[in-house]
Amino acid sequence: MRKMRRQPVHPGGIIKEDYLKPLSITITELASILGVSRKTLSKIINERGAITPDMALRLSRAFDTTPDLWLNLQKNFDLWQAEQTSKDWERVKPFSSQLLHSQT
Amino acid sequence: MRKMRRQPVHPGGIIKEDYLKPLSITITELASILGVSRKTLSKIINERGAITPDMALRLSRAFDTTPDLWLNLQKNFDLWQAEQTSKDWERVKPFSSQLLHSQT
DNA sequence: ATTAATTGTAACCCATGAGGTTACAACTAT
DNA sequence: ATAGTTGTAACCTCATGGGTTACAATTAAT
Repeated sequence: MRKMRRQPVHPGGIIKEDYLKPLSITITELASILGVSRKTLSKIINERGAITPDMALRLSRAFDTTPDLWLNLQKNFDLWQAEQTSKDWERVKPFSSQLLHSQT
Repeated sequence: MRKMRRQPVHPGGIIKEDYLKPLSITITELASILGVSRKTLSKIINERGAITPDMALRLSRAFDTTPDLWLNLQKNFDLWQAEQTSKDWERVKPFSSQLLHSQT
């Protein structure tokens, strides 16, 4: 399984760098286009909110992309966070090895 | 972009059909293996709870899969739900077409 | 220079959902 | 019949998404 070395990009950063800046559009304008509040979009742009499925659908329509693109970015970001936040999951042992143990 | 015809499977159903039943293990046992409460796992198995990143990590360890597998299943399920729940997102127009309109 | 309008962010509120603990009915084991 | 186990949900806590409203800062208009 691949090992993530660096924190994946937050999709909000992608929206900012690849869309807002090059196209010179404001958060307010994009929020209007997307049909969401300025606050909602601001949070995402500032990487303080997540891309929800509904938002992914909206972004895919506005930018002629796919919702999966956005959700995958978010997924990778969330997964990385989860990996760092707690190591409790690392204590889970493979089920198959537990079978062996229960028979010894 | 692909069109989803049928509701994607809920990962909880996969866990039930592909792991619990064939291996004859109880929710209680698997919950113990995963290091989560019976209630938490029960909700997922009964498709009333989502696979979170942390849970995906745990499942990947227990079943020697990848966390992405589980998160992708959940993503597809969530996306389908979002598509059906509200059609508001469909009102979003492509940004490029709005440029044309703003210039006419 | 002053006023008006716009922008971006956050407080406030509400709704929802994840998670655990506890409880309990139903089921299984003794 | 009793004891133990199982699966589900009530209760509670916490976090987050979303909008409305507010406001400081910035920009635009006068």
